[in-house]
Amino acid sequence: MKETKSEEGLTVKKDENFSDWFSEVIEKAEIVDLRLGIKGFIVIRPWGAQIIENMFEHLENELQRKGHKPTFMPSVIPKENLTKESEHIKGFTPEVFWLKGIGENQELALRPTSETVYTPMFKLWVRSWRDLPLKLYQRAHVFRLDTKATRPLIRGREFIWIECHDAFESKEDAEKQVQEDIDTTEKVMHQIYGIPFFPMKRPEWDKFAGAEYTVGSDCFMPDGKLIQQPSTHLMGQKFSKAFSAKFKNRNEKEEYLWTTAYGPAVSRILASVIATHGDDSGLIIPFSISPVQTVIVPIFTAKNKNEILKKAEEIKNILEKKDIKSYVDADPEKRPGEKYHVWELKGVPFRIELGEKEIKENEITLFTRDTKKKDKMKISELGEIKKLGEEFDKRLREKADKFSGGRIVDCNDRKNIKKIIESGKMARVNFCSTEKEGVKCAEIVETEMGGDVRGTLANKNEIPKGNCVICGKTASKVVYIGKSY
RNA sequence: GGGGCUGUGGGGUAGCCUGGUAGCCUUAGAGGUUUGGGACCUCUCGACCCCGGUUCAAAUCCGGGCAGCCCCA
Repeated sequence: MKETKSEEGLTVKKDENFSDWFSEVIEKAEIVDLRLGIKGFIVIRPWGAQIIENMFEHLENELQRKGHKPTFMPSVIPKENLTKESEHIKGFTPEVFWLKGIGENQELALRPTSETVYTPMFKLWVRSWRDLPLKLYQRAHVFRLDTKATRPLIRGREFIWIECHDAFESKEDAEKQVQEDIDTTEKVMHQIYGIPFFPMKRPEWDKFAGAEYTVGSDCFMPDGKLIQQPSTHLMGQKFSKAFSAKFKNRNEKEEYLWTTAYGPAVSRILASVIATHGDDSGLIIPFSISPVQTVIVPIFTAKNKNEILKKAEEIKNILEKKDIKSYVDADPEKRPGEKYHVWELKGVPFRIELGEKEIKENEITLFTRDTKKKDKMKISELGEIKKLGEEFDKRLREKADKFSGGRIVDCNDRKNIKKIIESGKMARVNFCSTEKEGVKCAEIVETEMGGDVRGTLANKNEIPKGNCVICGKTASKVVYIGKSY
């Protein structure tokens, strides 16, 4: 066995140093390039971009199935729009990139989020309850001058997301939308990308600037820290009032629109996909979103080269007909072993090895990325790979579920909270309040224990039995405390 | 927000303390030989983060900037 050279393969084990592993794998697997050198901004390379494209496709299909229509809005927002809703601008002011010196009278901001352009359009597009619900979305790059340390894909000053902006005729309908958004996260992020999450109704002090309430999706990273994935917000009538976006309701009365917003940050979800599924050999990309689902590595000598490459192309055509994305790595300069390592690093779910032995038996050798097992398969059975792909994704999802599910610990004693969250788990505790009265206790959690009050479960009504774990007053909520990114 | 560390060819590094010739591994390019788990040989290209200061002389010392990483809040 030859020594692995430093620039080949990964030098860090995921369990030993997740942070370094992540930095190394995203560059070596050619997801991103970090060398351009603009703080908080990254270059996403083709392999990463293709995965993101596939993630978008699943997400947009689901959104469209649920009645959302695509739009594209300007990347800049006039100052007067952005400042219209007072809480909104108060929350976002420190994070706004202002464009200077453009020689116009209008002051413009790079959009941090687009409520303040959708709502004025709602005002124009919606006249009556018959125009509702109006469910729109866009793919967008958004910009936030984050004051915390930036991390590639995890926390950037620019990120790629979908933002849904929906308008309804009643609060009930809007609240149903919030639940539907949580369902979309479940159907796409969990079921398809394999990332489990906890839908957390955020405490009053941690909601989206301008929202009535916010539900964020908390996901565990391998180091036990939480990362917020899609969040959905009940805006209520706050934005519609700020922009005078009214409609005639069923009782022929003028009423302000009820709006919601949902924001899955696909570039950040990719960080979870990489972190959750990857191993010491590199990435493991779910079959459903991998740009190459099956890579074919032909093994040939000068003598049988043409015959084997021809067969490899045939197999590729069979797979394409079965709707399996495949690629023949016919590079004559590289030996098979090197190709194996590179495609494993990139996380391709299946590899077909095809040489003289296989052709003689009319079969292929199939390597499976997550189990690292090699099996023989008859060429006539290649269509099975589709089904094996579904099983592949199921295995990834179940492994992630197991990791995530076992990390909730009930805790009645404030002395134990720090220990729990430092071991990479979430503490479930009784808490006095998630309204203003709870701020003091939340600050204690932050300063003394280094944790965050993430909120209450949004899909389950948990009733506290006992007193607040911090102040000892009667508890009104069951909240979850963890460390976050 | 506070503190620490770091920046040398595409990647990884030596040299920095004690100022004076930029060394090594790898990749890349050309040619040859090879191809069942990161082959080998020959030749070639390629670098001191930026700005300023000290000095006869700066990768090295000093100041500032930019960027990256880590820890704490």
